[in-house]
Formats: sequence, structure tokens, C-alpha cells
Amino acid sequence: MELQENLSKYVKQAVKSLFNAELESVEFQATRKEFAGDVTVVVFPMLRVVKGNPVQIGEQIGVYLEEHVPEVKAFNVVKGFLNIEINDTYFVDLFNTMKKESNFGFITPKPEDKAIMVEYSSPNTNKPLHLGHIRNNLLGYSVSEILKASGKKVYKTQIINDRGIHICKSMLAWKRFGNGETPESTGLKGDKLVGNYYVKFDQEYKKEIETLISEGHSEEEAKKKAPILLEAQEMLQKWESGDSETVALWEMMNSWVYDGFDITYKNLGVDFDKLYYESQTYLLGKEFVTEGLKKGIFFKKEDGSVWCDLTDEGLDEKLVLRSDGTAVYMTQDIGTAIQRVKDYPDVGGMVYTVGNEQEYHFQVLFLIIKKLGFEWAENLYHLSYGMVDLPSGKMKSREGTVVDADDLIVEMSQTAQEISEELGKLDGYTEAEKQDLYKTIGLGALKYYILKVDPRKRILFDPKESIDFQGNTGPFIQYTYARIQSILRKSETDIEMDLNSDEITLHAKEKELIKQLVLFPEVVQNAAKNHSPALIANYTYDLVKEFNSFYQNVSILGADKNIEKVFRVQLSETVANIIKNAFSLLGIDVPERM
RNA sequence: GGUCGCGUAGCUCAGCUGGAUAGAGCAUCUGCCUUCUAAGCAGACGGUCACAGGUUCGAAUCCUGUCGCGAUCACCA
Repeated sequence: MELQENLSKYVKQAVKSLFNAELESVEFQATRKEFAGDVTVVVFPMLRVVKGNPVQIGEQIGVYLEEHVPEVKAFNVVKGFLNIEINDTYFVDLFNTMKKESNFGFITPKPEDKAIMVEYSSPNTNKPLHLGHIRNNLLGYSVSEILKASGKKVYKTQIINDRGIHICKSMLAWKRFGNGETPESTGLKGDKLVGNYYVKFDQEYKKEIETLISEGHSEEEAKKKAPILLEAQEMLQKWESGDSETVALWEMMNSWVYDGFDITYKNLGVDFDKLYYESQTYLLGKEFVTEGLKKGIFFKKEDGSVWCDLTDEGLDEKLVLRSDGTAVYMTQDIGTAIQRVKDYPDVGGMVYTVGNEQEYHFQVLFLIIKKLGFEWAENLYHLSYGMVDLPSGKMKSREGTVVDADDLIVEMSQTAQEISEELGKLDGYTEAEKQDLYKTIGLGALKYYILKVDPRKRILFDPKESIDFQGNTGPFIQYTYARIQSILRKSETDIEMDLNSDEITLHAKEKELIKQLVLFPEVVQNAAKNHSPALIANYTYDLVKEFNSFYQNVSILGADKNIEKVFRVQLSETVANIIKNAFSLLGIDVPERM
């Protein structure tokens, strides 16, 4: 902050003139609440160049600052901490300049800058989205928005794992047991319908294994020889060879799933600029593996499989092409990355939002891309997040132990509805408006709950304990926003009006609010640097807590003087604007009433 | 076994570019709606910051080791 730079200069001057010593840097921190002051200079580090008692040194510097710096009103020294009080006019002027910036804290990207591509969601097309995908989607979307706000150009994308044995399993089960069912005929969402057949496949598969074992086969043998599995594998081969009937079935069932996903994405409020399909990128990956083989980046084993030797980087050898020449997961990811830069030449880096179980995969992928010689390999980042687990353990679609994304969203809205109806503050709202609001609040609770925790941490979600709507939650912050809107509706003060800083004496709560508000740009940059929506969430919570304390302790519309009233209304509106902007970075809407 | 991440109040989490007496929410208990929305505010209770060393004027924060939890080390994706 400018103030600190300014003070830093004077502290150095003070040390020079008082002790004839050179200070390299000055250490500041926010003054703790229990002491008087706004900013604190830590004296201890100075002891290296200035010999003496820290308290006395602090006192002397304090006197110097009081005399030489107009913004300094008073000071006190506690142990080695020099607490400095700043004039109210400084803070009011600060507020006057920031309140006019409609996108305070947001930086517009420069056209010549490189863009970042953020990948998230990237589901398999054989089952519906669950709570784990929700975390992924919210993180990816939010990090995209944060990067944009920090001044980067961003493309949101995903890679859809549309080919492989998993989708063949659903296809086969549908063919055998489906009787021609469609989303239309059943009324089921397409992804749900397909997911049911994936589960059905697994049930049949298990039955067959048991039969084989009872016939005397070993378990391992049975798992490999179950007829339904063999048939699925056969289907995959048919698909790869372009068998028209198989491809038609594949296209039909995938399209059901996409329709279903689209609904979930829309409900979640996430979107994508560009979709990639594994079925369209894996061939490019194979091309580059072949090329890398020629250049000596990869090597071929006797059986024809192609590998990358990473023992120099402390890793192992990694397979990039099977002995039968087919692609593996890695091959496809190499192709996808390269395809993206071909499509968007301004892309200079990528963020992969994928769970921490894939850390090794991305470590290897990034090294391989580097070896292939792409300059953007330096700017690849794996946004690795912890799993969402249930008290019973990992979520498993095949076993039905999942928290379904659509169901959870509906439940959250219902809870919001129950609470709202009990409070009964929505007179005059139409039923449609109410339903809209319940969704805003329900989603706000869910999104905030997920995003406020450090992405790296594992989340234990207990379906029996509902997500809170009080305290450090989305609805609490939304509520504060609505509360401010209510004041703004009642006030007739001019928001644009400039405030003469000499005429305002700040209440302690007002000063704290201004201090908190001006931190926002720094928080946005920090969140971008750390790829952490949690930093935005926690900042917003602190701001809102501060505001509510102000609200309950200071009358806004009932201020003694008009200028105070105008200032407080402006302050409230600015807080509301920051809440709205901060929450937009988390993908959370704010309501006018609730 | 190797590698990576995590371990802070009964529970969920902040704090981690080293700084003052470690902060919130939930839960429990006390007050506050004839004044701007009580999904709120004010307060009480609650901690060997996993453990042991080290570096430092100063360590929850940095380093080393130990323990616990999770992930990963496939011709699966």
C-alpha cells in the first residue's frame, strides 16, 4: 500500500538521522485489535543495525514520524512494536477514490498477453455427476474467474472421456436389458439412464464371476473370463474399427449423457468456452509419440510398446503406447494439450483441475511435454484437490454409494425454502421469484461450503449432517448483501457525492471497514497466485462480519448529521459491491431480498 | 518400501512470505427485535497448534526425525 511505502521512507530517514544507520527494509503488520493504532512497525529487525533497547528506539522513531509525517496522528510502543495511528482524513480520502471504481480489484487483461486454458470437470460418459464432480466444477470455474479478475485471459475447457471400455459396458448392458428404453420413454435424465446400465453391467458381471468360481475357476480367472466382460471388450474393438452399428449406439448414448450433463452444468452455473473429446485427440497424441520416438525422446521395447525414460528425474519409466499400438491415458493427454495450443495460439499455459490421485500422472505428463520441446511446458499447473469422501469411505458409482449432484442441488434449495418460509420475509414475491431465490440461497450454501476450504484438503461430507445456513456460510454473506440492499432502497442519498474528509470523524467500525475493503485487490492477486478460491471466501467472510458488527452498533439512516448518513450509505453500498464481485469469483449469486 | 499432501478448540475450518495474549463458525450457556432485514449482534465456555529435536531476539509458521491419516508408484482411465 502507498501508505506503507511512504512510512517506510520516513522510518528509514528517522533511523538515519537518529542513529546514523542504514535500514534495508521496514517490517509492517496490521495493528492488533487490542492496541490503539492502524499500522505497526516491528522494531526487532532493526536491532541488527541499531544497538539499543527496542522500546526506546520505537519511541524515538514514533516522535520523528509524528513530527514529519502529516498522516500520523499519534503512536504508542508496546514491547518492540511501534503502533501508529493514522488520521481519519487519510482513510476517508482512500475511500473516496476506491468507491468510484466499479470493478475495484479487478484488472482488465492486455490483448497482447498470453492466455491460460483452465480444464475442469472432464467426466466419463458412463455415469451421472456426483459430489466429487461438484467440487471439481466449482473449483475450476472459480479459479478461472479469479484468474480473469487478476488480469489474465482465460479459456475454460474440458476433456470428455467419451471412448473406452467404460462406455462400452453401459452400451452392452443397455443392449441386453434395455428393451429400447430412452430418456423420453422413461422420463429419466440421460446421464441417469446410462448410469443405471453401468450399474446393471457391474451386477451382471459380478453374478457371472460367482458362477464361474462355483464351476471351479479361480477368482482371477473368473474376472478375466466373464462372458459379459469379453463381450464388452469385443464391442470396444468394434468401435475402434468403426463398426457402424456400434458407433451409432455409442453416439446415441453419449448424446443422452451430454443432454443430462448440460442440465447439471446449467444448474450449477458453470460453463465452458471449448469442449474437447478424447475420441478426437488421442490420434494426435499417437502422432507425437511416433515423432518423439524418431527424435529419441521415447524408446521402444522388444514387444513393440513405447516408453519414456524418466529415471533421470527420479521417476520411473512410463508407458506411452501399448504393444498393440493403441493409446493409453497419457497418449491422449499429450494429444489434447498440443491440440489446444494449435486451436488457440495465444495460450501460454494451462491449469488442470483434477483430483490429487492424479498427481503422478501430471508430473509425468508435464515432463514429457517439456521433453517434446514445447515452450509452454513451463506454465502447466496441476490444480490438485482432495477427494470428497463419505463417512463410509470413497464414493463409488458402481456400488451406488454416491451423493448425486442433481439430488444435492435440489435438497439444498428445499432447505433454503424451509428456512425462508419459516422466516416469512418474502411478501410480494411471486412463486417463481421465490423458487429462484431458494435456488440462489441453496446453491450459495453448497458452493461456499465446498470452496471455503483449502483445495488441497480432503472433505468429509456427511449426508446426515446438513450444510449450515448460519455463521461462516454462503447464506450469511448473501443475507448481509440483501440487508444492505434494503437500506439502499430506503435511502435517498446521492452515492456519487464526494465527501469532504475534513468533515468526517470516523467511528472505529467505519475505519475497520475501510481497511478491510482496500485489501480486496491484494486478495484477488493472492488467490490467483495460489489458485485458491478459499482465500476469496475467507476474505469475504471477514468483511461481512465486520459490516454486521458496524450495522448493529451504528445507525446508518439515523445518523446525526447528513454527511455522516451519506458516508455510511456509501460505505454500505461499497461493501455490497465488493461482496457481489467477490462472490461472482466463487460463482455465487447475491439476492436483493431474503 | 519410495514419492507427494494433510495433522490447529468436542466438530468444521482460518492463520503458515517467522512477530504481541493462536482466531472464526457449529455445538453448549447469557443477554439484545415498539429504531435501517435477529439467516444478525454482544458476551461466556472451550487449545501441550500430532510428537521430539534444531535454527532464531522471537516458531502453529522454516529445517530434520518420529507417529497418524490420505493419495500414488498398472500395457485402467
